[in-house]
Order: sequence, then C-alpha cells, then structure tokens
Amino acid sequence: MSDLKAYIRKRKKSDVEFREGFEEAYKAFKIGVLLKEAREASGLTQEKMAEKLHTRKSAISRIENHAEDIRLSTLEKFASALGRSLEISIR
Amino acid sequence: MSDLKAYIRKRKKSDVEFREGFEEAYKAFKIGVLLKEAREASGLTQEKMAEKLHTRKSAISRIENHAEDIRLSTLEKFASALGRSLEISIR
DNA sequence: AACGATGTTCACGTATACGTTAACATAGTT
DNA sequence: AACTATGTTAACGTATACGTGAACATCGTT
Repeated sequence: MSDLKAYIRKRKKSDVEFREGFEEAYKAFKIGVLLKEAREASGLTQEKMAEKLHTRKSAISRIENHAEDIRLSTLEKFASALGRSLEISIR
Repeated sequence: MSDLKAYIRKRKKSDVEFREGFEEAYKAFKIGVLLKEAREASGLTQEKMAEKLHTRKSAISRIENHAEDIRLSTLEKFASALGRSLEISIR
C-alpha cells in the first residue's frame, strides 16, 4: 500500500516535471517562432540575417530554436536588425 | 522619477560616454524599472524576492539595474515568482 | 543524379550572466 | 549615536550564451 502511495507521489512528481518542462519548451518555441516570422516577414534568409548581425547562419538558427535562453540584448539586436522594436510587458 | 534623475546624474560622469551609451542604457533602465515596479507592486523587498527565486538580494539588485543583459529565462523566472506573465512582441 | 539554397546540429574557444559573500550607503527608528 | 531595513557595488568561481567552422539534412531546379 505504501508502495502504491510512493508510486503515485513519484508519478505526480514526474507529471509536474513534465508539465514544467513542456511549458518552458513551449515558451521557447513561441519566442523562436516570433523571431522566425519576423525575419521571414522581412524576406530574409538566415544567412542574410546573419550578415546584418555580423554573425553566421548557424547562430541565427540557434537563436530561433533555443530562444528562451537568449539574452535580452540579443533579442534587441535581432529586432533592431529588422528595423523593428521590442515590446516587453509584465501582465 | 527621482530615480531617473539620479541615474542620469550618475551617467553624466562622462558626457561622451553618456551620449554614446544612452540608448542602450535607457532600454536597460526601462526594463529594470519595469521589474522593480512589478516587484514593489507585490509588496516585496529585494530580499523577499531573492527568497522566492532561491538566490540573494544582490542578484535581484543586479537584475533590476542591468536588465538589458539578463537572459529571457531569468526574466521569465522573475515574472513567474510574482505570479505574473511576460508579454513579448515585435512591432 | 547532381547541384545550389536554406536550415540544422555539433564541437570548441571566448565572453558574459548568474550565485555568492562581503563591504558599503542611506534612509528611518529607538 | 547606534541599530535595523533596504538596496548597491565589487570580486570571484561557475554556468551558459555566443562566435565560429564543419558536417549533414531537405528541399526545389537543372
């Protein structure tokens, strides 16, 4: 019986971890898509974008695919390179 | 608003550096103030905020005063600790 | 099939954000 | 004045984002 409780506890814990991990990954996904859409809306390839930011296309790919862990300054540069501006608020 | 005056007074140590770095510094200032106001709106001191984020008050101070170069994940944690959410858009 | 354009992933070195401690500043209180 | 609460700054070690080059995967085109 205590085995069952332990199992349930463990199961719930893993569910929480899964959900938290999922939400974090989803946020990264959202921001990455935001950046990708902004770039494509300007008709730029990752390579052209890389030139504007004085870096390489691999870096652009990484930014768009791991956007949760980029710096705000990087996000700012990305937007500026597209002639656009960031809007950040806390709701 | 006296915060802004103190900030500018501080930045005026060198007018040249002040002008050159103003835009970037001002963005950091804006985000820092955003975070600080969000924290104070929840009635938290930097020390209480530090407890929620499992870190120290000095880290909170640094976040609020050098906010341009923090990671998105850090910004996310800050908002989550206040039970709030980030809104990021590119305009 | 071969090719070019575009995007992804990996590995490695460098730059820098973050965690922590300590010292210091500045209010307000006793 | 001494004390308390709050916030700032500097220094140091660690974690990780970033710059870079190379290899690879998918496309559509010839």
